[in-house]
Amino acid sequence: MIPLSRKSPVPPAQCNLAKAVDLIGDRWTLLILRSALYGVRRFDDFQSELGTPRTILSGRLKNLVEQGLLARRTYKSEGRRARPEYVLTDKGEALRPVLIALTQWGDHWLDCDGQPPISFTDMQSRQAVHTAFVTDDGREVPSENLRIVLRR
Amino acid sequence: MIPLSRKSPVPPAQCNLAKAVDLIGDRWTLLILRSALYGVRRFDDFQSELGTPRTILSGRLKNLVEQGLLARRTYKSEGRRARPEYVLTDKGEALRPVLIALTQWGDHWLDCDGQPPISFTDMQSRQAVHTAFVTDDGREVPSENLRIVLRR
DNA sequence: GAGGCTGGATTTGGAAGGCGAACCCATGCA
DNA sequence: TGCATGGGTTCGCCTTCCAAATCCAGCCTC
Repeated sequence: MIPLSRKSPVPPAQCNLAKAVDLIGDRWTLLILRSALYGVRRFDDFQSELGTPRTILSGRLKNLVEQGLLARRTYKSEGRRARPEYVLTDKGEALRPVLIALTQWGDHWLDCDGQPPISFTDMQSRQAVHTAFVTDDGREVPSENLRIVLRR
Repeated sequence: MIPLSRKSPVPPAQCNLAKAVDLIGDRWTLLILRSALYGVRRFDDFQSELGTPRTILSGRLKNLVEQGLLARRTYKSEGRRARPEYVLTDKGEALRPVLIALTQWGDHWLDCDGQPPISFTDMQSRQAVHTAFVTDDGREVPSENLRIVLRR
């Protein structure tokens, strides 16, 4: 149980979580990022997979490019016109832990079937992998043992 | 670089990330969960910290209660009326890794100041903590070594 | 060259939700 | 009784979402 506080240690306007939420905290953006994380790049592929209205998709892709999470590149297949594709940048790809953590939260709390539709393993050891808190020397820390530190 | 794919390995409708996004993937809900994570519980505290219009706040709190992420309880101070408070449930609190991962993403990519406003340490060793992928035997796995496994 | 297809982008009008202001009602105290 | 507090609701305006329609450019075929 989290102790009562009348307000957060840092006001939302100064919190990087709140800034991130302003950037990606809408449903379509999150779904687009998810598809991008699994390799989807083309406008019509995003569109057919997600069912996003085209105005929305166009606008969100544009915003994600402006904010540096996606890069817009042109590619061209033989005999076809040049088309854009949208590829995650390092900045965008760095959201992978967030999206996977959210996937695993959903696995646990939203879906009571035995095995989740998508899970993640270590490529080398084949062991299942979960998101966790880790110290710099590699030790896992339970969530309840976390302590908040404020900037001086 | 993520290899091109025309569609995700699992369609969004069957993906627990997409289900989670339907539940919490809006700006106000995420900000409310953030404040709740830091201990805010009362309607007027959420309201004054976040500046949420009261209709929105009331509706979102109600939805989060219905979905089991917050519990609505009544408390009463001496000489005051009974008031509701909204406390994270286990289900809600289990979103902590997601929100902290997003905070740390924001620290790195949205804020160029040296030290983030909020950081996290291990209560015992005082060491800084970050979100990571970990195998069941406790070894950290770099993001690039993750492999996707689909349900049979 | 014309026509058709593909594929991103834009326009349009209605629906839905956000938002600020006002209002409501219940509780407790002076 | 009147006032303050505090959660909730209503209302009208504004913004965004959404589906449908339209536009435009590149490429191929006839």
